[in-house]
Amino acid sequence: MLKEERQSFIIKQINLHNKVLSNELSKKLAVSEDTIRRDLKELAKTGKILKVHGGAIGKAFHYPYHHNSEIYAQTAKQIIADKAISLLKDDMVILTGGGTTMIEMAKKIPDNLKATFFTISPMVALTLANHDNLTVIGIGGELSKNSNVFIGTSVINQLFDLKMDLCLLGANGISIQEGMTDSDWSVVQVKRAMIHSCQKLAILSITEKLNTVQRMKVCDLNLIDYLITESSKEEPILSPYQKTKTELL
Amino acid sequence: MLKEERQSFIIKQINLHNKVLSNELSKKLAVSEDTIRRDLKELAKTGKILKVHGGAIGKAFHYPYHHNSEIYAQTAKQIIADKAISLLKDDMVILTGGGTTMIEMAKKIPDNLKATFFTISPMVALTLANHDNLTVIGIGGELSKNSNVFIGTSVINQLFDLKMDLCLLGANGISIQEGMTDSDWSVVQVKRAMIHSCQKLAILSITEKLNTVQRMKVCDLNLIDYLITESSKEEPILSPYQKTKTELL
DNA sequence: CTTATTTATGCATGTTTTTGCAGTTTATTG
DNA sequence: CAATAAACTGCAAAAACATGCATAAATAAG
Repeated sequence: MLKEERQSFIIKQINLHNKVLSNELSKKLAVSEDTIRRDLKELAKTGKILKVHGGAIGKAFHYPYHHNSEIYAQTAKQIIADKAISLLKDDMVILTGGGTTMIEMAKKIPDNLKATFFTISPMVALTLANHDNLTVIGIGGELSKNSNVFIGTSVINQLFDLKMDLCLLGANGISIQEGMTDSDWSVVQVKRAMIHSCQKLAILSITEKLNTVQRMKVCDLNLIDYLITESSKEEPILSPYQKTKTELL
Repeated sequence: MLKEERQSFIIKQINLHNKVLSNELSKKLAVSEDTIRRDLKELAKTGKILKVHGGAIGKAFHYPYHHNSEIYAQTAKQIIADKAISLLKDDMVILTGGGTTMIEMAKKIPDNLKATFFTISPMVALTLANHDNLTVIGIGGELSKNSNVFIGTSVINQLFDLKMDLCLLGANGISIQEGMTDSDWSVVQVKRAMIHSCQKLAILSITEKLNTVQRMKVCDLNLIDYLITESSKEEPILSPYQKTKTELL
């Protein structure tokens, strides 16, 4: 068996079960645990998986959401939220994904904005529901345990019939070369469908995630209309993006 | 079991019950209490939980507006939740509505139950997502601001294609004469569709709502297979219902 | 075709991590 | 304050890990 076969098998197992154990893989693939460990190390180095003691887990693994716990990079996400809100106008129809940044934005939406929000995130839906002037529509499907958003063909089919004004998405990886990338296959499928069903696309991402690449491609940079980070346009890290047609906020 | 899995389980338990006990976790996860203590210490160090003598609690516990404290008729709903859970078996496909009682039930579902839940409530969906062995599917639509469940033709259409084992619904009014009644027209439409798409129907209702009638009729009493209240079967208030074909729990 | 070089793998070795246990100290409760 | 439960400390065993090295296969060069 080729090394590449083995490693792609490992990735498949992680996609399927969200984890692998070194000793199990060793038996299943009939190689020594050392070899498995080397495989896992390689895959981890290229960011494909997350190595832990005893095996590995999917990169999409976060600790389950806990409401009042400190949100990572709080202030940055507040700034991003404010910038994103500046894109919202009355009577718009907006589609949003999930993530802590999106929830922060949902909280900060001004009370007088009258708009319609579609969302694949139950948490964002509930947050938006606190605003009297918003119409909130949840797009249902299987709930992803990793990212707490609705995924699957059901979601994609529903999106197919819609054409909205603006898509707000959080990103896991953004780079000039690879565009927007993500680590969870099923989430990528949904994000693609979301992008196709909207006129404009805005990406919300902390600067830290700029110039990082995840395993799966969501879309090219030129599909992104607005790139929203907590940094100001003039920051050197953003200068390569100045040259693209993507507008920086 | 990997350390990361164990810790993720702990967080999920805290999401559900706002606390964990070291000795309980030790039994559930089949590791020593020392190991649990070390886990709690680690999670506490990264600020995810708050370690206390005997276990840990969620960080939200200190805040004045704690969920559990503001639920009306808490203990009654706990009893109802337990009774409802006794109806659930492995491999069942269950459809649920929303409401605080349903969320309490979702929290108390045993960790080893393997089942599929459809729900029109984003909050119930998120709560169920903390159980590793459950598949959770949200049925999307417009989010009702009053009741925080998805409503509308979209929901009804999706339900039309499904045939599930058991429907769990909260009730606003129950009476011998009028059956189940409710006050919100759009919710009534959805409830009717939910009832039609399930083999069996269980109604969760605090005794207080028995013999009350709301403006709009959902269904007759004879459509209800199980009526779940916090009272025992022998209570006089339930005696009229003893004569019907509805089973009392 | 032969030789040299790289690559992949397994094994032996020593190190680190994880876990459970015994003994002691600290905290909680009535 | 006494009884009990939980927490901490140090230690030991097991498992996982890292490293260096030998072997074998694949590849490249002559």
